[in-house]
Amino acid sequence: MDDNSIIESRKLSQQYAYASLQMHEAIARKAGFSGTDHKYLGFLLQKGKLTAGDLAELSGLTTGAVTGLINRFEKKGLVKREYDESDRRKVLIVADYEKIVKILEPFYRQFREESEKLLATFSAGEIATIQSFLLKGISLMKATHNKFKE
Amino acid sequence: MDDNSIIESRKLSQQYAYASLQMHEAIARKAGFSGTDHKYLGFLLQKGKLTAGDLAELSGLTTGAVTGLINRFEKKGLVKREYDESDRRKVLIVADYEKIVKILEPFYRQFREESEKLLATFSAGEIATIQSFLLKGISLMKATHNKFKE
DNA sequence: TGGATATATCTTAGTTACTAAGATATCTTC
DNA sequence: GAAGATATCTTAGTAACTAAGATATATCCA
Repeated sequence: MDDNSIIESRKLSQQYAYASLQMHEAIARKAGFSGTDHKYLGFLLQKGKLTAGDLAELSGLTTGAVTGLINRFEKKGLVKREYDESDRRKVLIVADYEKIVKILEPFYRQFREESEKLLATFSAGEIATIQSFLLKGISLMKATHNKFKE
Repeated sequence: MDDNSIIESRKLSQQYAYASLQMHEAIARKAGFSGTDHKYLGFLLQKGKLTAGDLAELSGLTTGAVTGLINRFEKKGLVKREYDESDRRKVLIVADYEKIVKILEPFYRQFREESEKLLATFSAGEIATIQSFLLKGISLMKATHNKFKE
């Protein structure tokens, strides 16, 4: 294939990431999450359990900011603080999965359904291609992220 | 193809968007942009010229916040304010494309090159599939965004 | 025309969430 | 068990946001 279609694809993937960002932000606002909280709630859902320090590391926030973040989530009843048995300095942030999903689910349901409908229009082979593209892209972006963080 | 691979693909596309977000944030920090400015600089680069009101609309910020945003960019010499001839209430934000690219380019160069290398490993047909997937995804996310904004 | 209303941006006051630095509590090491 | 390391929290100060109102310009219509 020619260079143009490659460059165009790269730009498309940029637009894809961008559209996703915008959509998630709009949903966050609608769901009543101010600022960036929605983003970090994603970490918590993904990981389930996480120490405050890990969240600071993952998010790039200072530990002080993370304390505030946890306080806000705790006040809303979305997470609980638990203290690590084997190292009582550590604070485990435990996400209330059910509760968080219950809040976000209504906003994402239709999107998720239509995403799956969209994917179902592709053949098995095409799906494999798409998955391969996504996987390789993810690993490239993670590598770039690691290169620049800190 | 089976349902599982569809669901897995949807999750992958979620991770893809997420990895992109994280990478861009790390680069923004590295390039000296605090907070969310980098994100809005993207709008400006994409559009070239934009009124303050349009930027408020696009970003979801209040007009007051946009005034502050423009002031910060202007202070760094990244944009200029121009007043619309035909409607002198309007403030056109004109991006200094060269200057902005000069700041961001070094951070994105390698990523861009490797993205293109990655894409070049796919056949023309596969690229077409990927493009189709990205395009349809973008339009679905935009539709979802429009549904929820405001 | 000109007065009323609408629109685009800016300003002000108050709030929220951030950072940096230091305090506190706990763990590890020697 | 004292010294230092580590994990989180607290405090003080700052940056960037919102909401509401001010200002300047445009539009509409009697």
